[in-house]
Amino acid sequence: MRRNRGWYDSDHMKRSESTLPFVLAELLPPQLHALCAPVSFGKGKRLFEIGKKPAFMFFVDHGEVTLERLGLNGASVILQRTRHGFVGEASLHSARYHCDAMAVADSTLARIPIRELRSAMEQDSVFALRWVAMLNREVKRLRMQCERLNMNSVRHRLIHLIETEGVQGSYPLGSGLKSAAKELGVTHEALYRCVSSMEKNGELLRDNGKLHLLKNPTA
Amino acid sequence: MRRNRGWYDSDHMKRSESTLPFVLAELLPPQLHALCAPVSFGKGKRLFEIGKKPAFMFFVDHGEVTLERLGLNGASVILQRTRHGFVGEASLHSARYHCDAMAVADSTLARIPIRELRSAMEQDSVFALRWVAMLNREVKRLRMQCERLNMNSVRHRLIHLIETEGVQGSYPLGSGLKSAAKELGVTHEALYRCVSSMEKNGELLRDNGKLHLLKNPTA
DNA sequence: CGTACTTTTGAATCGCATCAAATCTGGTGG
DNA sequence: CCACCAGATTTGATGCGATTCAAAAGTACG
Repeated sequence: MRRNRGWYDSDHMKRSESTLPFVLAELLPPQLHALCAPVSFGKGKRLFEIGKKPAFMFFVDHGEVTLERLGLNGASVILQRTRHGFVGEASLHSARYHCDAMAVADSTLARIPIRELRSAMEQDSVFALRWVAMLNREVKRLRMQCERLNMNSVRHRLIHLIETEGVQGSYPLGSGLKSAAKELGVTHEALYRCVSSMEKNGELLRDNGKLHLLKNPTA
Repeated sequence: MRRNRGWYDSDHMKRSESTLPFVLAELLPPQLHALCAPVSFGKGKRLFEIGKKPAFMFFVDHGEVTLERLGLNGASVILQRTRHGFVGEASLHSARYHCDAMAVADSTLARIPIRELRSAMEQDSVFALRWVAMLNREVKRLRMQCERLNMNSVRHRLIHLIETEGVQGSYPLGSGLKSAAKELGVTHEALYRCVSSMEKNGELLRDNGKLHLLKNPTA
């Protein structure tokens, strides 16, 4: 089953040229769709370079991209790490890229032209508001993640994750506990142990790729 | 030289009525300034309530506000915690508040009417773009904070903080190390110990309320 | 001078990271 | 179909670093 291919797409319409990620197809006005090229970067390749004039921003579909900058003593400082979502949004408003973007795993992305995106936003206020809505969701998600990362036990982080990102106390594990561990900022070993101990306690149930948080009668 | 007071504001215009926080005055179009009331909430007071129709969003100037929601077993889940910045931005696009907002310390805020903000954004695309720019900065800042919170030693977090939020390796401590410890998500004891050990190592210098990261020749 | 708060140091404890290794899994090719 | 491999999963042992609790010293303010 191939999930949502976007508004303008459906099985009876062929769209040979580009397979825009769903979120993006839903967000961007149609005249921009054709201008967004699907691109791939091998591990270690650079998407853009600090100091250069911004021409594109990117949307990571699969893979992993980091934004980094050189620190004071030459070591690179990682500003962010994205496995799915926008990269280089800040370049929308600046004359230069302020950091390097690099694929740290083989990645497939959509490449979005900044100039056209910007002018679309200036002329189409409905689109601009939709963009603001998307940013608000992102901000909300990130704030919840910060709140979660401030917790200093795996158990509390996991519960918070399921409560906030899950639906009705049920959270789907994308590709195993290992990736969930990364999202929680803990080692996979710690997460395995935490899950199994919570299962023993009857707090949690693991069921075909989903984590179910059980109501605790002693709450 | 006091930098940009905002496009619509200048020294010859007096603004007796309200002292909008700088960021806000710079961001909002002038016709909205008068509509933003400065408000105070004592510790424990609610700014808004889940389920109600959104009328206002807020900008925290001083104090601390949390957004929370009831979890599955009745305990409240904290979604975010803001000591300075916007609260309830999400309500810009939703028919109901999705969480409760509460002042957890005596707080002073600006109260911004959502309807007027929204229509300003629809009609003034320059303002909308400025709002997008503000959100982009927020997203960037939050992503850096997540990156930082993923580090599992106080030392690395502190270095990252100074490198990313500081200027030229120098980071101003707002009100003591204690508040910095909160931002880093560690106890103040741990931060004190970390700072003093880094000072002994010659990595760090503490100077009238600022932390200076020293270039390490052995990098 | 006393009160409240921050800063600082100390000691004990606990949870997670780390390193290691065994088991299980799906997929590939002989 | 089976042998084999790469990756995910799971369990174990150890050590370190942060939390926690405690207390002393410094500092601002009325």
